[in-house]
Amino acid sequence: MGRPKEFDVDEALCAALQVFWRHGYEGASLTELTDAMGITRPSLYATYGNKEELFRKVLDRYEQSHMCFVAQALAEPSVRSTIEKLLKGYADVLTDPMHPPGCLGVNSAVCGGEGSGAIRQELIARRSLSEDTLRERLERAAAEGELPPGEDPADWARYVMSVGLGMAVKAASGASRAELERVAELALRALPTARQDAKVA
Amino acid sequence: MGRPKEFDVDEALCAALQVFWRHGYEGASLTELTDAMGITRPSLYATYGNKEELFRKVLDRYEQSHMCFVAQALAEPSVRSTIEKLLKGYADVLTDPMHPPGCLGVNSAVCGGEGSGAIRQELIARRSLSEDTLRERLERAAAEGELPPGEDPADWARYVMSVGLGMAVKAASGASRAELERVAELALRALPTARQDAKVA
DNA sequence: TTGACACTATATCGGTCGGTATAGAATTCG
DNA sequence: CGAATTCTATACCGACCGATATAGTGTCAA
Repeated sequence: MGRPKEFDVDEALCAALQVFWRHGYEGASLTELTDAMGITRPSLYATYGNKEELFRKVLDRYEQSHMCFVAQALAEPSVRSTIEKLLKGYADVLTDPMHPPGCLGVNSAVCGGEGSGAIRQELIARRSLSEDTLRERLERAAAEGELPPGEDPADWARYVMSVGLGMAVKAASGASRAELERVAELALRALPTARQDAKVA
Repeated sequence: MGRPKEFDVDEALCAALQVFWRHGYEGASLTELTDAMGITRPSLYATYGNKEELFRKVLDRYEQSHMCFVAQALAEPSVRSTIEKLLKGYADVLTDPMHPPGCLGVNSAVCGGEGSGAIRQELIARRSLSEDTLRERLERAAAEGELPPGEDPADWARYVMSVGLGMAVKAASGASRAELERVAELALRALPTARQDAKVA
């Protein structure tokens, strides 16, 4: 009962995603958000709670829609193809002209230093979770003998994440897709090759 | 003639550096800055111009004092030792307990999205300059035959910068020095080895 | 029709932002 | 001394921040 909403909740969320992506969490003002979403300020608060909760909902949507390639990459048969799909897919998203350059999470992360509050911790936790997922995939590979003994899956997961984060910063600075793909290719060269594998074994 | 300053200009600049490092450019408020510097707001404007100019002076000091290892690394004899000193030295600074974690430039960079203004462009330009310097060092190595033919110095410089930027983000997220050193070690594995070099040649 | 209800619109809240005008205090010159 | 100069201190500027109170508007059930 009562008066129905005059806007599409999901569509407005998508508009908010674009604004947060472009300006980061703190850089996106409520005025910008409501303008882009086509709703008024009280509507935003009634529907999404507040700026923080809106951003969390945006983050969820971002991971589900734009980061869906991650799950596909983790399902790849080999470590190499997994990491390759991961970094190449990331390069694609970071430079997709349909969206602002860079990564929503990274664009919103660094700002505010260390005492800034809950959103910063939330982003750190989400990145940590992503790294854990990759590490578990690599641990499985190690258990199956694909990773040479002595190679630490945690180290490799951290390395891949670092390269990805660096690519995100470079994308936000204007790097092209081709440039980021070259970064991904060079990053892949660090992986132990079959020859090196045999040499160690 | 006139009344002398009651504070040390360089010392106050150093205090401002700490604040900007911890909170980023936009995250550092004038109140925080003046409190840390031990001066009043009009003194800050009379001495350093405004917040932007103060930050530029801080950036200069940061590069000269905390990034001095870069010049040493570029003077290393080999490509490998250059990149190793570069990444290891960066890991050191990023996790030095004497300073806030992460990189002043990166902590101040991503925030504000893409339209944020002059400071953002300044930081992008400085990073681009750093990458150019590294690329020139690698071009020299390539000309001397240290880099195998077919290897693009620009690609390698971009790759090293990306790894460094990623390390900076991870450091700001709480990564330890040991973790970043492991990232640097794995990143170094991407470098062409003597064996691969010989194989190509 | 008539409430009850949920949405929208306007105007505004206290707080903080970067930046300054103004007045008082301290030093060097003539 | 007194005038000129340069610093410091207080108080304040308009603008914007995130968040809301209040009033008006549309839609349902009874």
